[in-house]
Amino acid sequence: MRHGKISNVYSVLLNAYGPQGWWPVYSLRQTEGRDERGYSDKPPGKLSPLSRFEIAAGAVLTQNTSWFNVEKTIDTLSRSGLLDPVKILDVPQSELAASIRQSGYYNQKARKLKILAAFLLDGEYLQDGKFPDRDALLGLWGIGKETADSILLYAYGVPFFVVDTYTKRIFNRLGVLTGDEEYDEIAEKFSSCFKSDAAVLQEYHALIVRHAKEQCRKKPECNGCVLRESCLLNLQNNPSSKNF
DNA sequence: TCCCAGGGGCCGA
DNA sequence: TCGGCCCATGGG
Repeated sequence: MRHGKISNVYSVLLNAYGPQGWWPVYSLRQTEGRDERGYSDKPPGKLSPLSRFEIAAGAVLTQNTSWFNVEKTIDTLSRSGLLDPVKILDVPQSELAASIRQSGYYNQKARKLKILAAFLLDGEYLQDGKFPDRDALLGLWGIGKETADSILLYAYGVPFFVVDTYTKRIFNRLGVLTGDEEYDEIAEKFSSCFKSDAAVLQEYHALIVRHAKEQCRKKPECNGCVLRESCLLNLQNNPSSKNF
């Protein structure tokens, strides 16, 4: 049963790294008494509309881009007063593109941010107690499954598991996945394992990112890896495994 | 200089 | 359906 391994890996990673406290929210960094990294200690349902929008925007900005660069962009946006869906709709797209330049793909991402801002404002999805339908998010240009699930999970606390390259890489190497599974199939494996507990799904994805950055890189650093013993990489008998 | 980074859209076979 | 290409900056 794969569920056993999935929950076991969660325990191992949580024990090794501790709670990750995702998602860092810039606006909270400015608040007295808050962790200086801006990690939210509030459940997503209690986030302010602007914090919620910041998470959604961050999910777009980090597409195929390191969070380090995204943070600088969010900082730039905030300083110029653009970390606000109304302002994003007001400003010319070329100007928005220039201000998010550091996070790459700036022309595409400027268009995506405008589309997303309009959608969230029109549906009043930044207000408390209301969150967008997944299919509606997926219908937006520039929002794929990973981005939609990141927004739903971290901005709204809706229990969707976020499947990214890191997830595929780690669990292919562990032999839990083969590399042929569809996105939704992988997401279902994880979310059903934790009875769709949003807090755990948030934590697990964060731990996966941490582990992929520190150990399970594209070129793996197996020394000191807490999953080393259970990893198929050690057995060298997994020729069919796809490399992510 | 080269590789990599928390994807997604589009197009042709 | 699936592979290949495009988008693009910045750090190691």
